[in-house]
Amino acid sequence: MPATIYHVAKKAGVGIATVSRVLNNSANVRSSTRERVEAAMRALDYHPNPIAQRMAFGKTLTIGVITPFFTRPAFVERLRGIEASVAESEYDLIVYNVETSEKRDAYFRSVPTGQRVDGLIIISLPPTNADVERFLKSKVSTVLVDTSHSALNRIIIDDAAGGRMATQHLIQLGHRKIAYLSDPLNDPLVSPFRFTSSLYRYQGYRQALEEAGIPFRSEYHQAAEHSRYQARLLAHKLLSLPDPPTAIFAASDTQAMGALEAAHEDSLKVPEDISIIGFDDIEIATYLHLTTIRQPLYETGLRAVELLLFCLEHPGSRPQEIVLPLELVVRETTAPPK
Amino acid sequence: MPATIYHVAKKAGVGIATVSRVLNNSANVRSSTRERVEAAMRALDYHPNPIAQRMAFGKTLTIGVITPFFTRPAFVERLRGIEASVAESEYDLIVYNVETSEKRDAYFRSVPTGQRVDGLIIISLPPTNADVERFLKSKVSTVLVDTSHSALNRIIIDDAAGGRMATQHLIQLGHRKIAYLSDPLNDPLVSPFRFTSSLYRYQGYRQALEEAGIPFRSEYHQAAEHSRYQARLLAHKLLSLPDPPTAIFAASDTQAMGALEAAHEDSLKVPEDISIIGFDDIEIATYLHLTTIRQPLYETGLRAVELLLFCLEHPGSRPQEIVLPLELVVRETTAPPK
DNA sequence: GGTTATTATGGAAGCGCTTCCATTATAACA
DNA sequence: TGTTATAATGGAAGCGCTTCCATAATAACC
Repeated sequence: MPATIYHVAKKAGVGIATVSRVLNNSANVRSSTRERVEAAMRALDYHPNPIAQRMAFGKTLTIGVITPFFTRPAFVERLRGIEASVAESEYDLIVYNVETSEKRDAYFRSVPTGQRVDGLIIISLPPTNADVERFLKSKVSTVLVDTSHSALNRIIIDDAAGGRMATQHLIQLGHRKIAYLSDPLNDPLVSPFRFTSSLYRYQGYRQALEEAGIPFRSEYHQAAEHSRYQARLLAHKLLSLPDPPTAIFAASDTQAMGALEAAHEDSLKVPEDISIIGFDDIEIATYLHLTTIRQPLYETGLRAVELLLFCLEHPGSRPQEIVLPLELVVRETTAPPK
Repeated sequence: MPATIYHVAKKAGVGIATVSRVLNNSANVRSSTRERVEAAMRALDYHPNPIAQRMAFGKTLTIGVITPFFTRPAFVERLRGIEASVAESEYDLIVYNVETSEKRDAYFRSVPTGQRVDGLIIISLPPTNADVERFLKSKVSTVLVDTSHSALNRIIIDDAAGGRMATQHLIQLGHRKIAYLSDPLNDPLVSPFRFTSSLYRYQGYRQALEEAGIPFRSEYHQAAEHSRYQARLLAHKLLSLPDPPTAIFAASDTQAMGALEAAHEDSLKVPEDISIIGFDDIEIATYLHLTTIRQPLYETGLRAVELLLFCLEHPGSRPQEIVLPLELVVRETTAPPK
């Protein structure tokens, strides 16, 4: 049986209230008694029972994260940041992994009302208005990451600007035949998760083309389920077009990897024969010398926790939007067309 | 304010004990009153407070996982299995990510005594005897995954057998010049995490060579920090040996990927010029057509939770060892030597 | 040194549940 | 129908803490 506050109080010859005071180092404890209590704690190897503390505080001291596919590099990287930041705090972290939209809906319903978390971070999963209403009605603070809603806190990037940035880079290199390779653009049938980033990146792509006076060619936009394998197939399709593009903007580094492979298989040299740019700057991008748009994934996690902890301490504060910067990282997969 | 058991009791016109009975569906509740209580719960949108339940039960209803680098595919895949299995249960899951040996030691000390988990899963991090003693003294049940100690439950694979299996496959194809590419073999200075699998796989490799009467050549064993990049460098080194190997057994699929790249860079065809076999069968191995030794990573996670839940229900049961099967998966990166 | 302001301390209630124990309602039996 | 066995129910204690409130000890002041 672990020692309780009563054992400590008895050993130190004080009341339990005093022990509690040194635990929460509140004022008005004579330093001599504080030391006596601390000695007793050490002697008994006392650790306060977190459950009892939560019970008395009326808080769970726990933060939940709802994230899709924690196998994908970008999600895992954000999670790393979140975990690191939560570990520094007094909070525990519970991870809810979502692999189906049913699971998402179940968590969206049960987690806020379940009284098991004080705060919630949601990654990349846009809540509906009904969801948001429920979040607000429950007392849990919420921070969205990589998705947005005006009534909730959110850490985002400007995906449209990123798409524009990537496309402009290719245009500046002299490309005019630029393809966009992505996952399906927000078709709720094919994409039950309603991910939005590929759509906004697409809009940035379109905008950059328009600004440069380059007409959009629909055959240059190919989309399929998000995976390296599907991306490879799409890239093959693009490269075997009668008038193939000279550059491919992939909506994620994972998809850019598929494109790189397709190019190799078609005996095209990158970047001499075909330029390829990705998005995210996941770990492996450095290694592949992939030109990409860097978003600060790890830092996003840190910032999300920081904002959430702030909200926990200042309930009722207005929802904030934090937009993190993007950066073009030029490596070795983009060059002027021949 | 969320409704409490008192509100439900009052609304249903019963005592709180009765409400508690229907919550924990214990016997001896007349079905008519049960229905009345359930109706009241629904009307009040009542959800029992998990903290209070834990307090009363004297259990945390929480499982912890201590895992290194949850970015690496093999760890993430095991975690997925763990998360899926815990989500089915009444338990919450807390993830402790370890990126330094100090962090590991801190968690090994604090988690079992912190009264915040009932059970603990530890992935790939061998505890010292002192650690184990502390685990046993605390009341938390422990399950090791991918690491072993005779006093603790463990889900493992036979790494030596796996190493032998991989090497025998190459021998059977006719190879005699077989290299082993790994991370450092358990040198505590270079490898503060004391990972053991590469060492045992090495022993299996040595044994297979010996059984086939092939002398071991020390220049055929190259080791460096676990990464695709380092593995690529090591492979280059092997391939530029005066008498280079005709086959490389990489201690993990990640390292095998590095070897594949080195081969391509040296204009060697795989498997015609050089055979490469990996270990783990992570997701991407299928995609790369990599021959490998498959270990059931996801299932390992499921089994770990299953065993842990069993221990939680049967405290004092003797530590079990579960050895999961390995399987040679022949794809397209191994072939007879020229 | 006596009085009042201030600081230190202990007792007890309360957080929302489970469960033991005593009590009351129902069923079984003669 | 009267009696005992059994099922159903409510009250209250207790889980380990925090914190309010009252009291005791010390400091400050004239």
